[in-house]
Amino acid sequence: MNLKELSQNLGLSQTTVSRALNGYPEVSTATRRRVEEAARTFNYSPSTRAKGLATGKALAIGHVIPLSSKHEMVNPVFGDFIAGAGETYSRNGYEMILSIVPDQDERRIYQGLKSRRAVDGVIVHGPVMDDPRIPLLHKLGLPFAVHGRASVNETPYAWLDMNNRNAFKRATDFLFDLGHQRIGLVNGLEFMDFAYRRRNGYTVSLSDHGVTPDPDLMRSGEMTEDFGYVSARQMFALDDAPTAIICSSMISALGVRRAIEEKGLVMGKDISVISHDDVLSYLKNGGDTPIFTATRSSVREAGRQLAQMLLDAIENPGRAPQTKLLEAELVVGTSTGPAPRKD
Amino acid sequence: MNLKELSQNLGLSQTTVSRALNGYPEVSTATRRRVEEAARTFNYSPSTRAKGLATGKALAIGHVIPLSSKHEMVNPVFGDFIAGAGETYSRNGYEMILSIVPDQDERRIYQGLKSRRAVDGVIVHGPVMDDPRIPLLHKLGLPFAVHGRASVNETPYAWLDMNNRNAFKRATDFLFDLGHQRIGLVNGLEFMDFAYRRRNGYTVSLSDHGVTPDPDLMRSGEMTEDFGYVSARQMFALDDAPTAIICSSMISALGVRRAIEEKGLVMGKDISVISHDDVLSYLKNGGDTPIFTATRSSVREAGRQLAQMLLDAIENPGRAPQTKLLEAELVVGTSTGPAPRKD
DNA sequence: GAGCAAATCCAAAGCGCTTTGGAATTTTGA
DNA sequence: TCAAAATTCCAAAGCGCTTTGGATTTGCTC
Repeated sequence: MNLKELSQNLGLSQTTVSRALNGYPEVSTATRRRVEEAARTFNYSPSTRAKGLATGKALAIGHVIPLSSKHEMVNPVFGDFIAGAGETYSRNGYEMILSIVPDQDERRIYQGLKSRRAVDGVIVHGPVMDDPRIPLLHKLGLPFAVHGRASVNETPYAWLDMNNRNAFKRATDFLFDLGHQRIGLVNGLEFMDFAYRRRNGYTVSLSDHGVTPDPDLMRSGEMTEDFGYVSARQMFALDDAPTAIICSSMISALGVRRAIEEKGLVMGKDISVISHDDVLSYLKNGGDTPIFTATRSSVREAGRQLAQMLLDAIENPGRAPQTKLLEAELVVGTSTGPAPRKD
Repeated sequence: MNLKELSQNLGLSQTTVSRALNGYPEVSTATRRRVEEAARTFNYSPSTRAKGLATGKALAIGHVIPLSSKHEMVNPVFGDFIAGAGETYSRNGYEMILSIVPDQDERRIYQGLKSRRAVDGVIVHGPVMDDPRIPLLHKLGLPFAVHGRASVNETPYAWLDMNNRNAFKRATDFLFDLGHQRIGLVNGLEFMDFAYRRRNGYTVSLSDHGVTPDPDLMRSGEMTEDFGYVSARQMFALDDAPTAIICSSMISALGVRRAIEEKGLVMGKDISVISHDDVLSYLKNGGDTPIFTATRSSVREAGRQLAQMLLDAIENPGRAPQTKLLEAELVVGTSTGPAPRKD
C-alpha cells in the first residue's frame, strides 16, 4: 500500500492524505479522521526512503562503534547504552543505524554516512583524549554528540559524560577514610578519555592525602575479567601489597575478587574493593544489598539523554552545543571495610 | 555532491556516470576510470535513499532485539553477535538497522519495518519455543533468518543454531565419566528455545546414566551473575548437594564460583563446574589455560554466518530456506575434576 | 442574496537515483 | 568503400513522498 493507492481508495488527492497524516492544519477534522482510520486498516506507513528523499532528512541516527583492533573487543557497556538511546529514537520516530568497525576504518565510515546522506547525525562512542573524530565531524558538517569527552579539543561540541574524575576521587577518598594507605587502581586503557580522568581523580586524592602514586599499583588495560585477575595477582605479589583496589569496571572487579579468593583472603575484610558500576542489565551488583561498594551511574540513562540531546541539536541547528555532566553516586556494599591493622 | 553535479562536472550524462559506477558493460574502460577517479576525488557516493527508491531495495537489514519486559535486560550475547553480523553487512554494502523494543511491541515493529519498506530482511533474535514471529514474518512476506530455532513450527524457515542439546548432553556425560552423580543445572529461561534444548540434553544424559532428574537441581532464570550465585547457594543448602553444576552462561558461572568460594570450597576439586562459553570478547575464559571447562561456540561467528545466509536468501528469493547447525567444542579447564569420594 | 474570508482540497514540481528505449558514433567485414 | 554490427552515450520516465501555488467550496456578515 502506498500513498497513491491509499488516496485513490479514499477518493482524495495525495496532497490531502499526506497533510492529514502529517498533522497540517489545512485539513478538516472529519477527513483527517477518515484518513487516519484508513491508514490504520490498510496498515499504511510512508516509505522512509521516499519521505527522506522528499524532506531531505534521513530520520536516522548513526552509531559507529569502534572495534578495538588489538583485542577485537566490543565494549560490554554498549548494549545498554544502545538500549537507552533506542528508547529515545523510537519515541521520536527515528531509526538507529549501527556500524561496528575496526577502529582504523572509522574515518571512512563517517565520510560514507555523510556522503550517502544516510543519517541526520551520529553518536560518537569511546572518545580518546585527543580524538580525531571531533574535528573530522566538524569539517564534514555532520551533527554529532559524544558519549564522554575529549580532553584535548578547542572547538565546542555536544557531549554527555559521567564525572569520572570526581567519582574516582571520592572512591579513593572513601578508602583513605577507612584507613587504607596502599590503594591499587585497575583502570581501563588510559588513552581513552574516561580512563585518563579516572586516574586523575585517583591521583589527586592520593596527593591530597600525601601519598605519592606508585606505578606498581596502577594497571591499565582492556577491562576483561582476566585483566582484573591478573592485575590483582601482580599487586598481591608485591612486598608492599595494597589493602584496597579501585576498579574501573564490574567485570574486571569480578576478576579481582577471583584473585582475592584464590589467595584465601576475604574481600571487604583483608582487601577492600571499589568498582565503577555502569548498571548493566546482566550484571547487577548483587541482589538486595550490593556486593561491591561502587560508584554508580547508569549507562542506559546516559544513552537516553544523549540521544535526546542530539535530536534537539538536529532540530535547532543554530543553538550552541549542549553538554551534560552526570554525577555518579557512591553506594556502599560489603566489599569495603577498615584497613587491616598492621601486625 | 550528487549525481547531476558529478556528471556535469565530467561532461557526461547521469546515465553514463551511473552505469560506470555500477559496473554496467555499456561503458568504455576509459570513461569508467575517469568517472571512478572523479567520484573518489569529489567524495561522491550515491544517496542510499534515492538509490533505494529507484531500485526498490533498502540495502539494509533489521535487527529487532527484544528487551525482556520483566528484567529490562539486553542479552549480553547480542553485542558480539551484532559485531559478527556487522562484518558481513559492511562487506556486502548493507546497513544494519537496530530496534531494541519491549518484547510485547515486537509485532508492531516488524509490521512497521515492512510497511515503511525500511529493510530488505530481518534477523530474529532469541526465539522462544513456539515463536509467533515466525508465522508473522511469513505472513508479512518479509525475508528473515533466525538465530536459534523454534521447536514448535510447521513451515520451514532459515535458521542457524548451535547444537544446544548435544553440547549439554556431552557436558553432562563428561561429568558422569568423572564419577559425578549429583549434577545441577543452572539454565536460562526455559521458554527460550535454546534453554529448553539444553535442559533436554542434560536430562537425556541423566536417563542414559540411570539418574532421575531432580527438580531441586534444576534452576531456570535470567542469566545474570546473581542468578548463578543464588542458584548455587540454594543447591548447596540441600541435604544431598550436587558435586557438579552445569551452567548456561559464563556470567552466571561467575556467580556459581562466588557461591563455591564463599562456602570455602575449591572449584574443580570439591565442586566441578561446566559452563557454556559464547566466546564474548570481554569475557575470555581465563588467560592461557581456560578456567572453566566449557562447551564453546563463538556467537560472533554465528552472527557472521547467519547474516550471510540472510543476504543469500534475499538475493535468491526462490531457493528453499537454508539452515545450519554448529557444534560446540568441549574445552577442558580447571573447573572440573573427579567427583570427591564420599567419606 | 451578494460579497468576502476562511476552509478545504488538488495538480504538478521536485528530491537523487536507476533504467528503458533510442540515437549517435566507431569499428568491422566483404 | 559502404552497410551492418558493435560500442558508447543520452533524454526521459519513474520510484513514493512533500510542498508550493492555486482552485474550489463553504460559512458569515450586512
